[in-house]
Amino acid sequence: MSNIAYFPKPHIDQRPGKRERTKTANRQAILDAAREVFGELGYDAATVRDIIRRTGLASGTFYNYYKSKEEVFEALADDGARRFRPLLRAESEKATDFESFVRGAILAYFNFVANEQEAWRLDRPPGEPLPHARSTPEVVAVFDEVREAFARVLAREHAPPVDLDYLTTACIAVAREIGEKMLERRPVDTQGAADFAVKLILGGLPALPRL
Amino acid sequence: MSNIAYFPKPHIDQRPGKRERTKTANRQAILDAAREVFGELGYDAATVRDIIRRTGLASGTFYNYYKSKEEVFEALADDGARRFRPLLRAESEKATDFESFVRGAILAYFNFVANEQEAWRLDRPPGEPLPHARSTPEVVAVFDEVREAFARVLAREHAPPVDLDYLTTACIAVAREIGEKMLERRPVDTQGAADFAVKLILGGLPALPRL
DNA sequence: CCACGATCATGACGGGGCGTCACGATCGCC
DNA sequence: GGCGATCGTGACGCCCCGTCATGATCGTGG
Repeated sequence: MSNIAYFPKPHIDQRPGKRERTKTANRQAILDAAREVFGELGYDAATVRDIIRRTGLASGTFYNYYKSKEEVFEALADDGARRFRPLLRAESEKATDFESFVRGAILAYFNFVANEQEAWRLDRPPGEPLPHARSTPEVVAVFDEVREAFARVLAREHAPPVDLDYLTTACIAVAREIGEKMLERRPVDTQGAADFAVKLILGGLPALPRL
Repeated sequence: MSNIAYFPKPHIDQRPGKRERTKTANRQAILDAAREVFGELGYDAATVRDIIRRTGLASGTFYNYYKSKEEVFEALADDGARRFRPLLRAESEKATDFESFVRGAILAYFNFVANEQEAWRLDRPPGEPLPHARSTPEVVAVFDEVREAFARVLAREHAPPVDLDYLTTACIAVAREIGEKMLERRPVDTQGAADFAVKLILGGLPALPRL
């Protein structure tokens, strides 16, 4: 009755069938190709066929996975947000107060975008920046998670109630834009940028680091 | 020798020739049509021919004035920035200190965008937001003007030197994003939004208005 | 081991927007 | 009033888009 010595089926046992595997492989290949193409040509100049050509697949195949260039871009943004979310959650769990959460979250975000840039935006033409994705599901989820974390940590330290929506919006705006400016400076100083953003949020102009 | 009673030329004397007049009229007509079309169809769905059709001009005429849909959009953004700049300058001139300038400038900006929205975004589909223009000449000029004003007013009150580029970036980011969120609320409360943004910039979280 | 059905890659095709260009009308000017 | 320059015009070729009929491949039940 022992089945240790026997391989009942000649093929190695991989959970997903081949069908399913090539499916996810193709989806990922298209995503990777899109990253490259957007990076090299810029979003506007990029073409569905530029993307699919790089995968070796046929043009029609693209539409089996995504409806349009816009959708594949949103999938890309979703992917980034999905990978960042665990980092954000970790910060919100280890944070003891509002300050430590904001500092941890912003630093984590700055390191994240710096790594992303380094990882696949190596060769970027000076041209137009990629569009911002605000409404994609995962990005909205990040927004919500920040607001929830704010609510939790502010309640814990009995802070007076403020307009959470505005606060979240403002903090994300500051992080996003300072983060972008940070990437244009050499060397990229995530610590310094985070310090500036955190101090602005926590104490406004008087608290800002001096030069 | 008196030429009071005589009209030496039968046509009324207007400074620019007819050539020049239809030129600026066409340029303006295209701009107005683009505003409408972007508002109704959204930026992505809009077509050069959608825009030019609304003016009654021929398709080729569009390209005598703008190179592409992108360029006409940038001209639109430039137009907005150009009309806002005097308001900003007025605030920077009447401001006595950093606080009064920030408050005046942000309130002016919020009132400006609220009016713009009311003026020509009456019928907007729930769809995607218009893209943001960061690099158009006039928009850059606004950025520079804010930074200059910051530098002036901070020097006047002997404030310690800070990272002006980051500060300007952060303030504009806050104003832009809070402004956008403000427009989604009914009724649109420019005073409340400005109060929030100003207090965040001047004093951070502890200074925020309480609910 | 085999056939049948389902799934999916393929690339050719029609549709449509883009940008150009040669033509003609209009304007400024002498 | 005539000439040259300027600019409106719309047809044209080009390219990209999204679809679809076809065939290949995989899973499955006999």
